[in-house]
Amino acid sequence: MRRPEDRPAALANRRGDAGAEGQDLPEDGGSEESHGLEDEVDASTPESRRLHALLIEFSRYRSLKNPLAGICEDLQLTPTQMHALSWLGNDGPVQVGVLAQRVGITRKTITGVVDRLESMGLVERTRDVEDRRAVVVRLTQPGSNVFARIDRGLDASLRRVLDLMGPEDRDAVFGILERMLARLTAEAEAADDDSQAG
Amino acid sequence: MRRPEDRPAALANRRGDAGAEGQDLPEDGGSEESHGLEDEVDASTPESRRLHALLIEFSRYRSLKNPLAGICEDLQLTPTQMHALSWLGNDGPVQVGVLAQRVGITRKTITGVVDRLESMGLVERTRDVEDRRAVVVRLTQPGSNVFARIDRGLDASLRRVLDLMGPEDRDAVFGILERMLARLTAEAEAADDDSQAG
DNA sequence: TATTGTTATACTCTATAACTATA
DNA sequence: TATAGTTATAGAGTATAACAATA
Repeated sequence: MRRPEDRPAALANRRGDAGAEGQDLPEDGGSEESHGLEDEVDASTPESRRLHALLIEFSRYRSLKNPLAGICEDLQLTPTQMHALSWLGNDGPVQVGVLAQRVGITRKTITGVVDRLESMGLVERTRDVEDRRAVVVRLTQPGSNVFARIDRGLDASLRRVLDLMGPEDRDAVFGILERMLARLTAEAEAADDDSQAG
Repeated sequence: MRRPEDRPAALANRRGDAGAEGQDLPEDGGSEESHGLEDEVDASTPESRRLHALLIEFSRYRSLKNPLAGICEDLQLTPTQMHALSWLGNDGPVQVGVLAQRVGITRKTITGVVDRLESMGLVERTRDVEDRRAVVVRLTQPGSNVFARIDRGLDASLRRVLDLMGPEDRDAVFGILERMLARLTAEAEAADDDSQAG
């Protein structure tokens, strides 16, 4: 294992959870190992195929994804920029590297993204007082305003989805999502304990 | 209102048609009108906020989206290229412009994407015999093989999601998705009738 | 005249490699 | 020596504008 810091780093910030994040960003090498694609190639199940088919049908409806694209256009931002602003809005100031992990791009890439957001006046950089190698990014006031618009736009998209469900289905969905999240959290904690203990 | 067709268009198409599609792409102008963001800005509901919060929690778990990125890396393809190959595999040969709509990019952009896929030998272009202005793209045999790998990779991702649910929740989800799809289809047909009748 | 696709241009995203500063 | 971030370079994605061929 080449990057002993990534697991702790991802865990250290924000809230305790988010355990298994980021260690698979193609940061420094490590792209030769297979991702296990071959192993599970034939493990398709009737249910996965059914879900797959359903999702393909959904994706034919542009009206469902347009709202997001509409926000981009309205605000004259790229998807990556919106993504970065969203995380800054949700998590508050973070180190540049952490933001990169959240958005799912490398640290080299995030530099340019933050550069442009900074030149638009939406974010600002400051040195981390505790670790002077690190740079902390945060939303400016204009950035916060833009974040609020993004957030409202996302909310509007979600309402579109919820409107496709009856009240009972909506309740059911919340229950299901919460149980899934609980399982994910449990998995992450188990993996965490595992890596600490063994 | 510069684009009288955008509302119906977004709903009207989908599937065999391809004729009515894509008018909502920012193809020829029309980026000044608001996307209705302002109108629904304050319409946030407790449920949409709850869903929003849940989805943010989910998105903190990189392990859920990684499989997709892993496929990209394994196959040395960009997300857009994978997206295009997916649609070609699912829908068969289509006009270049239709593919652009499926992927969600403009016709100017799809040209370069198809160029690169063609130079990789994954797709081929032929003139449309019925409309000689148009160009039809289709998967080559190597392209079909790559599509099969993409498809299996996606299936693996879906299995990961399904594994987070108990059997009952899984059944419930299928029912909910099918009802949502039915409602979407009904909306689309209603809008279609509407645009034809009045 | 309108539509399909391409070309030319410019900017953003993205990764890799090399570098600086700090730990 | 390792880590955080930037710079330089190169390739891909993306939109806009101008253009060609066809309808």
